[in-house]
Amino acid sequence: MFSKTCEYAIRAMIYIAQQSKSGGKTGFKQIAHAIDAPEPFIAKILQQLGRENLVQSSKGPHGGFYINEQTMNRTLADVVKAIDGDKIFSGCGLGLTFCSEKNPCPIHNEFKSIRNQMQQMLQSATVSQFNDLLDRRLVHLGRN
Amino acid sequence: MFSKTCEYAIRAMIYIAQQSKSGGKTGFKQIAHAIDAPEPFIAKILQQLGRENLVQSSKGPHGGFYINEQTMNRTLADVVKAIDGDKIFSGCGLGLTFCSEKNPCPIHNEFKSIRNQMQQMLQSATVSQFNDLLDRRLVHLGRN
DNA sequence: AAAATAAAAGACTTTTTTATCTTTTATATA
DNA sequence: TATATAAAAGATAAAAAAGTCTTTTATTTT
Repeated sequence: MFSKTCEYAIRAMIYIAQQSKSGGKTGFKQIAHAIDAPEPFIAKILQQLGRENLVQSSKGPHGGFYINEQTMNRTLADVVKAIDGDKIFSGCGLGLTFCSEKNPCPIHNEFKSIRNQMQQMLQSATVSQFNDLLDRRLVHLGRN
Repeated sequence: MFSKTCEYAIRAMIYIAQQSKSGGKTGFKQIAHAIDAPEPFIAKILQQLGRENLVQSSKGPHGGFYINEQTMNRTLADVVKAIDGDKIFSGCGLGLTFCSEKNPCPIHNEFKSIRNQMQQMLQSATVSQFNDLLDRRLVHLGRN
């Protein structure tokens, strides 16, 4: 569905959001550990997310990654678009470049509603909406 | 969504089904051309599909690939399972191996209905149901 | 200002996926 | 039975994705 990179990115965003709620910052090692992902790979992904302004960061002692007020309201769709692009929202299920409303592939119509629902779901899910569930350990991001 | 291999496989199946309707057989070169895919790669994929009994084939002169009566009713879900496995139907959207009903990832519930719909869609689409639309050139598999 | 801390950037390696090429096996037909 | 045809199998190559390592830059604290 999503690339591995994108899966890590979503998990990292959700974790950072939770940690940032009360103004905290988190290092990439801690993030990697929390979501059970390879440290240097997460470091790279956080750089990408930073360039897209999906995470904030500060260098030096007591530095780290965090998510500010506005960014809390960014959606999973934003994260997916930043990492995997929008092919999952608009691309053809059979990988045909020409496929469109006017020149459809066989499964074009069958796929349309699923793609739309996926988009709606991702667009309505903010990165911070899981904070509570995480706090209460009702959902999980790592191995636990 | 699907691997490239799987996309080619679905397109190939749909094409072969149409060609087989009236008892015809098709060589892998013709198939590759029709669905606009690399010849030797399609040859490999057809071998896989053959092993899973999703296509029939005969060697020698006037040989080729075809799809028999029963196989006409096989679904796109069968093809996807044969090539990509069932992670798209049952896997976690965030790639978490532990994720389940009891130990859910944050987006577990959000994803469930989409996955189910995808499965239903693929399970109810037979490889032969597009024959007519293809004949009437209302849908397309290649560049056209 | 110096030392320590932490992210950013860039180069590099490994693994997986995608694609290709060559040889073998099976079948039909002349 | 010999020849031609076409798929099966196996080995190899190229490209993309995933993952790692090293150096640089920025910031804080002493």
